[in-house]
Amino acid sequence: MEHEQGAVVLRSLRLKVTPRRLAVMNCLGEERAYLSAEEVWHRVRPRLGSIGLPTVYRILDELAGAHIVTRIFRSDRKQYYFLCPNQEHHHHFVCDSCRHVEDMDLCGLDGMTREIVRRSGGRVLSHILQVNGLCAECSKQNREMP
Amino acid sequence: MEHEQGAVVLRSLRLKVTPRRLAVMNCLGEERAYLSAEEVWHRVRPRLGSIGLPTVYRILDELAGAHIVTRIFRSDRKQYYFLCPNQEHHHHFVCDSCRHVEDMDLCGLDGMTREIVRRSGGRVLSHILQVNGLCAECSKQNREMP
DNA sequence: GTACAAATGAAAGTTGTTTTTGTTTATACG
DNA sequence: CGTATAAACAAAAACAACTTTCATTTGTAC
Ligand SMILES: [Zn+2]
Ligand SMILES: [Zn+2]
Ligand SMILES: [Zn+2]
Ligand SMILES: [Zn+2]
Repeated sequence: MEHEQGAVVLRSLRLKVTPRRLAVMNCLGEERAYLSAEEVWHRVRPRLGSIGLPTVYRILDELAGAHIVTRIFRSDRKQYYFLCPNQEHHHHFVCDSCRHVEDMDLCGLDGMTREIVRRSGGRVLSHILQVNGLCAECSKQNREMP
Repeated sequence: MEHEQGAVVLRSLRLKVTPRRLAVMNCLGEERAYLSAEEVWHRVRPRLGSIGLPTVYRILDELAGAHIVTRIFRSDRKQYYFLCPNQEHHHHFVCDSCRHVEDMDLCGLDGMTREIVRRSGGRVLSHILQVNGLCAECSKQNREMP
């Protein structure tokens, strides 16, 4: 994610264009894998001179709330973040070993949503869908979970 | 979940049949909604005289690991648990307002899994799927999130 | 440039969960 | 039944991932 591109995104969210926000977006944008807040912190610190960890948490939260970054679920109940260039509604295939994230273009839940509404009469507001496994490379190397 | 039924489940998991494990299973089995560890703790305490919160966590973890209880995802980073009598592979429709959980009989991810494997060459090991919204009753009452 | 709301850092606080350690209890076996 | 043994448990403290607070700095609109 380029500087000007990040600035456009931030302005569209009515957020001020600050060096920290741009740095966090660039950091995630350079990765094809997910990162924790602390990992983002370590990576952006050198570029900025200094940045507080609470600021990183705040920025990631803003970006996740605006669906610019996606939260990745893991069993260690830490929060992980992934910036996906694809802005269409879709979900992710996540490698348990190397953290690589791939898009699954299909959502496939519209049918299920309709079925729920038809059968139970409730209202569907959101859904969580994430597929876990080993990416092609890790699968070959038969690596185990980190 | 009856006492003997719980005992059978525990024995099949090679776990000792203890009053605390039975109480936790009964507690969740009586609910059609999800509970937090602390909520389970409050509910089983009177029946047992006393039980430590770490014990509740340990038992819930054992049961979740054995797929006897399901973890429910929420945006507060607390863990919630639901004991589902349905032992087939399936997923849940969860009410954001009253915590009611309903089964969705279809998984519908086999096709997507095959597509991932075909396109990326990786290996799929698990998936997370949860639909959130308002159940029929809460939808009528137009309740908001708790 | 100036005003002002928004953003940030540093430190302290919160809280859900886990670890540790010593004691109790379920279960198998004689 | 009694006993041995490993598993389960309580209590307390520890842990770690976040969050809050509040004083200071910095974008942004005019
Ligand atoms: Zn991988
Ligand atoms: Zn979807
Ligand atoms: Zn409901
Ligand atoms: Zn499934």
